[in-house]
Amino acid sequence: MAQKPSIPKGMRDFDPQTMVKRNYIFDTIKSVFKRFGYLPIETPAMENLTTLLGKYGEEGDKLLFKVLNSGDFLAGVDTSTDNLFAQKMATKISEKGLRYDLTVPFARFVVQYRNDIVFPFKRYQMQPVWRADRPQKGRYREFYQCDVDVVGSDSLLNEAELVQIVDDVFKQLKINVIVKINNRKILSGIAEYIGATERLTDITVAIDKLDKIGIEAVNNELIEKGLSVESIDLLQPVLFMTGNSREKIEKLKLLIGQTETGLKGIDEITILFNYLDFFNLNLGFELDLTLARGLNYYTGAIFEVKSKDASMGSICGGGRYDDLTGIFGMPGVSGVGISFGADRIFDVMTELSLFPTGTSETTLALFVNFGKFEELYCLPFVQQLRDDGLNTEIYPDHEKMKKQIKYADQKKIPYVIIAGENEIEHNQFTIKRMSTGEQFTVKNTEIVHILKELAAN
RNA sequence: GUGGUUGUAGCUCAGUUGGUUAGAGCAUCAGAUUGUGGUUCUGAGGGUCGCGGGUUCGAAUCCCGUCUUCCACCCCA
Repeated sequence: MAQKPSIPKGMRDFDPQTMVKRNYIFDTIKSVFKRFGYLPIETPAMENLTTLLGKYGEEGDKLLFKVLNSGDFLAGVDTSTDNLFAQKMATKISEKGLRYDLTVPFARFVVQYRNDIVFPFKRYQMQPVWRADRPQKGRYREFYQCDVDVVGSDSLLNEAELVQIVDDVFKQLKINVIVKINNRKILSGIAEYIGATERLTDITVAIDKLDKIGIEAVNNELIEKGLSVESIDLLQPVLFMTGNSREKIEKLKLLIGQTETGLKGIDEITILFNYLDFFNLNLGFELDLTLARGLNYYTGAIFEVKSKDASMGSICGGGRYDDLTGIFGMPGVSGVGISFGADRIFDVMTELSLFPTGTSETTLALFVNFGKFEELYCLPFVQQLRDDGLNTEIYPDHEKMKKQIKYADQKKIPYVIIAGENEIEHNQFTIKRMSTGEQFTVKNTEIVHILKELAAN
């Protein structure tokens, strides 16, 4: 057991059965992305640490996987004791890191290839990301994000389109979801209204917990953070706000309508809701003022998608970022995007048993191998079937038929093709239907045609 | 990063107050059946009890450390 191989904490292997299901999710998401006119890109697993650091807040920096420099990573580094602080050392012995999400690498990509890109640029990207978080339910250290983003367009139609994409994807995957929508400008407006503009982060983080810890605890936390009693008093009507999304928007207008950013946020969200009401959507959507999202770079709309039926955090999230490319020296380009968490979607679908049973990824027919001579008789037909798009295999070894049929059974291959002395003599094949056990003999020239018909049913 | 939890065969788990050679079911492989699977019967292989150290005449069992698992916090997909 000591020598038993293993993989790093929080990372996983996937067996074929799991991969078939995972691919079902990826294929579904990808097909929707394509249908809305998005194009694929990929970026490397590693980015320069300078690209990554400082983009996800203090917490994010801690969760970055840093990669040790190649060769003698201590060469030329001052290792005297007063320099031996992890943070100080990190940037000296490591200049690369595994990507933490797909949005920041994408922003880097846009800046780097700005002259080759046609704006508005609509791209999708489905790749793994890595976070050095403690693993727990729905949280892995390596997981796939499926991102769609539009950069170079301020239009709120983009936000609306992202919700349509979410609707489309989860309609196909048969997951009942609700989209929670908020706007960073509204949150800013609230902060300004209560006279604590510069405390926006503290306020949003505290508000975010409202559902979880209750209003009293939120207020206590705000006091601890040093917010004045007057500010907290002013905040109460916001926290206690009731009614549907439209009613909340009206109430908000009275409270924060005087602040410039607040009003802008209200306008934006009103326009977005107008679009969404106009669409014929399956999913539910609502204004959720407690939705803050930790990522530092969001400036406008914020989205979060949750399954209505599963006990899982958000399975999808995103928002509008006005200046992400500015960090890389290309100001004035606004982007908006959303990210599907494939692994969490997988967990939700597993919990709710939503995976379809029949998949087209298995083999349709297996040729039994009776030996070298019989093999040669079969091989041309194996190739013909494959040329005609039918998933076909021939058992590679001359084993007992029992074993070969058992192989087909376990792999859930529906048809087994048998050709021994008798069949070969008469230019025939015996087809065995595994589900019923029945067998019938056909002319070898008809095997492709017949299997095609069987496959269609 | 903080707190808790878990680890015995490929999988799911037994294993008495520390006491000989650590068990079961399922799975695997072989045979019953040298051209027929999912049922049955027979047999076989498979474990330094996560790893390292300690206590003890003796440790899967007790203690410490470490890794891993799962959970909560933090944060998030």
